[in-house]
Amino acid sequence: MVRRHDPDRRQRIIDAAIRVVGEKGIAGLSHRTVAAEADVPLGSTTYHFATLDELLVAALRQANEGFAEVLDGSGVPDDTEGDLAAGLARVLGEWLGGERTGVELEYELYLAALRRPALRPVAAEWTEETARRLAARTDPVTARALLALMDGICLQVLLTGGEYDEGYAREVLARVIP
Amino acid sequence: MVRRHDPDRRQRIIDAAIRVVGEKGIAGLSHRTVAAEADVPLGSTTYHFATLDELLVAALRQANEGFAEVLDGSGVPDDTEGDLAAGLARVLGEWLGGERTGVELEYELYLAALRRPALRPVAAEWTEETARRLAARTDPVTARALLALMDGICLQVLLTGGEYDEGYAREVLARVIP
DNA sequence: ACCCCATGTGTACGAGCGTACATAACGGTG
DNA sequence: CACCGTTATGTACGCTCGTACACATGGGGT
Repeated sequence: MVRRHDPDRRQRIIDAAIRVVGEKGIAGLSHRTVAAEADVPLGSTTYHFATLDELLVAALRQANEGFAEVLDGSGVPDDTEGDLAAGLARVLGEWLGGERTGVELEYELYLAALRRPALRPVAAEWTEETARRLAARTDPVTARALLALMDGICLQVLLTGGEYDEGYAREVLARVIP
Repeated sequence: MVRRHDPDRRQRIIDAAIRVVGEKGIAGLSHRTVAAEADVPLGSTTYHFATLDELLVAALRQANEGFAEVLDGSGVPDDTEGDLAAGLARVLGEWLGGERTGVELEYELYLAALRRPALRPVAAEWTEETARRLAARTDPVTARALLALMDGICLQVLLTGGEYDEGYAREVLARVIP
C-alpha cells in the first residue's frame, strides 16, 4: 500500500470506526480493527487517535449529527401546528423501525458515556442541543422531560427486545406536555 | 491454595464479578480478573461459568434484586396514600445520591443488554416486575411510562454528569399520572 | 529552492485474553 | 467401603491487544 498524502485520512478512520462499532460493538473496537476496516496501516490509526477514547469522541459526535438530521428531516420542528407528541412518536417509530444496526450503534456510543468520562461532554452537548430544539415547541422543562421519556421508551424497546408501540408512545408523551 | 470442597464458591465468584464491574466496568471483566478478585484459580471461574455472558446474567440478576430491595425499603409501594410522583422522585434521589459506584454498576449491567442478547430476558424480567409493582399504585400503562421516564431521567444525570433535580423529577413524573 | 515538520509506514515487544485439557480430590450413593 | 460423577486445580497454546519506535516521505512556509 502506497497511499502517501491522503488528505481526509482522518475522516475515513472515523467512518471506519463507526462501521466497526455498528457491526461488532464497542467491545470489538480496537486500533487494529479500525485500521483494517479503513484499509490503512496500524500506525496510521494510532497517529491520528492516540487513544480509543479520542476515536469514540469523534465517532459519537458524528453519530449525533446523523441523528440530528433524522430529526430535522422528519419535519417535527417545522410542523408548528401539528400534534407534537404524535410527531415525536412517529419519528421514534421511523428511527426504531429502520436499520437496527444504526440505532444500536448510536445508542451504544451514547450510553458509553456512563463509564467513559471523555464522552460525557459530547453526550451533554447532544442532550442540551436537542432539548433546545424541542423547547422551541414547548418550554425548557417539558423539552427535557420529553427527551427523558423518549430515551426511556427507546431503552425499554432495545434492552428487552420488545416491540415499539407508537400509540402508547404518543399517549404518554402527550401527558407530559402541559 | 488448597481450598477443596468450597461450597458457595459459585456465589463468591458472582460477588467478585459484581465488584470487578463496579470498579473497572464490564470492559475490565475477564475470567482472570474475577478469579483474582474471588481468590480462586482461573479454572474455577471457567468451570462454573463457561462464558462471560453466563456470569453477567448471574450478576445482573443479583444486582436487580439489590435494587428491588432499595425500592421496597423506601416504602414507596406501601405508601398508598402519599404522592406517588414525590415518592418515586425521592427514591431516585436517594439512589443517585448514594454510592455512585453501585449506581453505575447496576446501570451498566442493565444497559449491556443492548449488545448482549443473553441479558435481554433478564432486563425484560426486571422491567416487567418493576412495572407490575408500580401498576399496583396506578395502571399498567402509567406504570410503564413512569418507569421509562425514571430511566430517562437517570440516564441524563449519569451520562451528562449533571445534577439530579428532585423537584423537576417530581413535577414531570406527576404529569404522566393521569 | 530548500528545509523542516506533520504525516505515513512497518515491525517488534510484553501483557492479557479465552480456551482446552490432564490430573486430583471430594463426597454422596449403592 | 468402593465407586463414580461433580468440583477443583494448574498449565499451556494461540491469539489480539496497546504501545513504542525507527524510518520514509512530501508539501508548505521562508
